Amino acid sequence: MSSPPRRITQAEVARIAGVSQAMVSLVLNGSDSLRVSPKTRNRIEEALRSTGYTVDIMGRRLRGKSNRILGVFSYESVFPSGVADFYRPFLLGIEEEAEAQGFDLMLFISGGRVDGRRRVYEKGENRLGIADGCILLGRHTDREELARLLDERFPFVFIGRRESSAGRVSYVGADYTTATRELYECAWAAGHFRIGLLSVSGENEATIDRRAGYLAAARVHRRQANMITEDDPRVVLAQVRARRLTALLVDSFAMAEAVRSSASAEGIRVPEDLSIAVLGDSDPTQSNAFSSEVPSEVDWTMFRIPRHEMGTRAVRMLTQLLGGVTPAEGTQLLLPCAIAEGTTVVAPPT
Amino acid sequence: MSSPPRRITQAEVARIAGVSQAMVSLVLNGSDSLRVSPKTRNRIEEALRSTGYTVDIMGRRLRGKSNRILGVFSYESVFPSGVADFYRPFLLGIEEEAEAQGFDLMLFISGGRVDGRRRVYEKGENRLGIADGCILLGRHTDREELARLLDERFPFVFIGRRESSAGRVSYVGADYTTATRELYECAWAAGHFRIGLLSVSGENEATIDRRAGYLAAARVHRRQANMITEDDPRVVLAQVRARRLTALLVDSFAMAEAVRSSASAEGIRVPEDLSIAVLGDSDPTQSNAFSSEVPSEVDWTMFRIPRHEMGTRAVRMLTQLLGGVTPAEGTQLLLPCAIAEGTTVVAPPT
DNA sequence: CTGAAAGCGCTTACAG
DNA sequence: CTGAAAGCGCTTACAG
Repeated sequence: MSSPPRRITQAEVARIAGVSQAMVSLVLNGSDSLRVSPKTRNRIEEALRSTGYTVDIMGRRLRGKSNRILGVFSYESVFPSGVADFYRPFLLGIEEEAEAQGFDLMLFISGGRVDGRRRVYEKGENRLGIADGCILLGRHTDREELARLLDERFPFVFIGRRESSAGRVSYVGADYTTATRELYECAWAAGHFRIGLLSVSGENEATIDRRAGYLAAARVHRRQANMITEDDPRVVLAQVRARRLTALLVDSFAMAEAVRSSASAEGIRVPEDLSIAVLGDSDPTQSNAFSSEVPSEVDWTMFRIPRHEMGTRAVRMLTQLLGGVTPAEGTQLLLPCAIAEGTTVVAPPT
Repeated sequence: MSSPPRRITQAEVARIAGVSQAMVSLVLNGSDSLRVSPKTRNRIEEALRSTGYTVDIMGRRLRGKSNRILGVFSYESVFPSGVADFYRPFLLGIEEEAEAQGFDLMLFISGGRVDGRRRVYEKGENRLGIADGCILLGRHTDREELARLLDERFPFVFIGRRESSAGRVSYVGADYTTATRELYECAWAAGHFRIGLLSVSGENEATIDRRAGYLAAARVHRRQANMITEDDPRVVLAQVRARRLTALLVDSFAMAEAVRSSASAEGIRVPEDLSIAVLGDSDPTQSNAFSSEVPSEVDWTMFRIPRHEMGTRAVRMLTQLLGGVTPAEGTQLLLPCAIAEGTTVVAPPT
């Protein structure tokens, strides 16, 4: 069994050409091309050709310190097989911008899982450091890990707003607060006075922001807040009836579908009897993510999360951080969500 | 303007712990753990923790050690936005198996593009070496790059059969030849005697294999070969009429749709007047890739490419290669494609 | 114009 | 048990 033939190095090329290794490097990185005599240059180039030399990027990058690698860490699978394919638009944007900026992408998936979720720190070690910096995403966040990451001053940018008591988190999020307020206004303009908010996700930033938007809008119109946190659509409908709500803002696409189908089973028509607006979904014009999500015959009134742009902006923020530049727009960015005027918010029943 | 965050080196950790840099390395790669005194080890581990040190893979790799990183290189975008989303099932399989084996994934996307395609070698430089080995995929392959890759003896596995004059390529492909033969038999069993093959892709291995399967089946039944290579569906139909074909094997889903709609425009019904079988598509039971591809009302008779499994098997092959193990099943693997008996192949018109 | 040398961060024999 | 040193392949000042 023969040992694998070694890779050609500059030193070997130099030996063949009868020059020093440094001269080979000079010819390869010929910015100061003037300084190599044509004769020597020819000899070296001939040796380069005959050996089929290719630069070993390891040596080059070690010398230059930056690996030009961006990490991507998500608490769930990166290439999801689920119907909702939540991540794809983000990843699309990340890939696009990383490619444009000449970075490779490192997907951290090796860590093993605890409770089905990945972890940054595996037996006390942060694997992310392999990359120059890292984009983090995932609906589930580990507060402790986040704090530790900040402590270590490892450069990272979160996709989605994140707060930590340990310091200032860099993020690119979507402005749920404003968008929720706008949907409230939308319902209000249609004539609704009793507008409820249905939250299904937990106590995370996304839920908090939507709630804040809802409360702000209710305050403006001097209306009482009607917030429901309930998983069972039939119970939701009972609450809707009990509170005599005519419009509902729902923070999940799937829940909106569930409420609608439960309602229809109970003879409540959407939107004639109950208007519903969905608090967020992907922009189908920016990617095909929408088409791969739960197919719906309903043209929902909702706002769109600019996932693709969030990906590109996060990469741009990170590379600026890596370059020692403080981004002009700051390191906490909330992108606006466009309102999609669907058909599920109409005038309330008289 | 803040300076770019410096990365911690072993030397700095050593300084803090008051030991030599080599001791830090020893603690990190603690195989011979016996040789470091508990006291020193503790001091070093404390310094490691407080600095948040992580190894620089370039240094490690330059020194010749593995990083447990698998590269993924594709000639097109990894996270595609196109409707067909061809890659996702592969990537799903790759991610799944890499995670199971404790490897991270390095996506090589930084190279810049020539004619819209990525390149392994960018001005003579091979970036893949950062990874321990690499999975290559992409419908477009560069013959020269493939040869060069073989020359360098860099460990890689192709997804899809690839041949090179420069040596033996490791691959995990789909057995198009057998599957095409089976679809021919399918049409034959339905009563067809004049079965044509419509190829739209170029002169690549996938096309060659399908053609081989078709020719083999025709030979068995002593029928003449009727091969069409044509992009315009109307011209295809003219040929079908001219050759009096009653069944068509089509190597592209999109082309099958196009022929069918052209046919319907000309009053030719599929399958009553013309049976059509599609040579290959994803298995929807293994991923949701199918749902995000061209939506079709037709339940095509076709075979399914086991993309997900191709991904997992490719990773397994590669890690075995990296471990110095010759895979029992060899390094050139063709996976069987399941036939999906749809509704587009029926008895020919009498 | 060219060579010798330093050093990027790391691992691994080799001495003490 | 620990430190000093060599060397992986490369780029870049620095001397000649």
